[in-house]
Amino acid sequence: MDRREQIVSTAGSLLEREGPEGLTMRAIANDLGIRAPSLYKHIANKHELEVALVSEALTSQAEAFEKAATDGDHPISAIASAYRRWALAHPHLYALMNNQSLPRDEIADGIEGRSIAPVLAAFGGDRQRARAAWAFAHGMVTLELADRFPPGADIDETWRIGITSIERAATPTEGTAR
Amino acid sequence: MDRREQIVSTAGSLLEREGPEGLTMRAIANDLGIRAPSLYKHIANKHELEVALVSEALTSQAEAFEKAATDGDHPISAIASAYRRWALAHPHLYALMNNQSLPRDEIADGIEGRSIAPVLAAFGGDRQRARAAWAFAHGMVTLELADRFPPGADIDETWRIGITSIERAATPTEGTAR
DNA sequence: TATTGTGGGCTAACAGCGTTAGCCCACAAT
DNA sequence: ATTGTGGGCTAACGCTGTTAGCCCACAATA
Repeated sequence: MDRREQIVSTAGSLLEREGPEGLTMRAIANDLGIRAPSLYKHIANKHELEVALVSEALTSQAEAFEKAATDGDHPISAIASAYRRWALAHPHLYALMNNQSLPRDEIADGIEGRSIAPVLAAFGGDRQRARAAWAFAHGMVTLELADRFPPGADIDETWRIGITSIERAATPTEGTAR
Repeated sequence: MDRREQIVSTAGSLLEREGPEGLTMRAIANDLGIRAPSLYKHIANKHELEVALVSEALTSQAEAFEKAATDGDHPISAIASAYRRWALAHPHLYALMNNQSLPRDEIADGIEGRSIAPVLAAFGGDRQRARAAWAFAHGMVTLELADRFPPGADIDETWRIGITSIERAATPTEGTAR
């Protein structure tokens, strides 16, 4: 593991441990036993560091989805609960990768697609329903992380309702209007 | 309009005009023709200012939903499109109110409930489906604002699929299992 | 073996951030 | 006439990301 990887890894731990305000160049350097300016011998700036963290996160998410897609008899709900579990396990990383626009031209090709592929496959390639399910899952997770649901809300049940209804939705080509 | 209201209003304009990085105490003061420390004669700190902006935003959103709920023959889709329109019209304000946890004990009582009420009413008081629809809408909007959908994605169609399927979902008490 | 790169540390410093301390002036009330 | 106070001001603090410039250890080359 070269110095750059060490920096990204330290930054990741720091982010999850202290939250976004704790992720400062001086804190990262301190955890590595060096001074902040030395970091710039290995990375261009903080933005590049965040992009690296987002790339790692997307890959980790993709791996979780791929595993979930194969290990159950109901891939859609398995992926949905993997989505929720991943986000709750890495809340600050989740926020970092979703609260601002994805820097597509700065992350490696294929990373974004890989994280989406299992969802798309679970919906039999139906992009529209896959996207709707993705939006629902993303909304559920951010509302839960932001503590926007009232105390006592049955979040599991809301997940079930949302996912099953999108799963059963008519696809454009075989609509009820036919 | 007293000075405090002027400050909040100036901050709101500045946020929408320049984005979150542009919302600095010095910039707000500058727009008002005074110096940053003078702001503290009227507000305690920046956090309080952000809370005031979030309160205003929730109220404005509630008004938009209330209007939408009454003016169409299909309240659910009317509210859904009002939700999307509001968010796209105030993207930075939308992020400010949703990207971190809502400071419930700092905003006036009833504000949060008012913004939720029209959605709940449109679903006939079914909290679970209302919540699922809310999560879907929130997810759709944040993904759109964060530019996470691939270019050319038919976002209107995804909205239609998501909203109609949640609308038609079985409620727990009248489920298909009966 | 002597020299020269160079990778990777360091300190000092800058501009911008939110915020505090302390001063001062205009104006209203006693 | 005096006193309080609302609402400005400057100076400054500690924090942030970042740059400039220095220096040392070590590898490669003449």
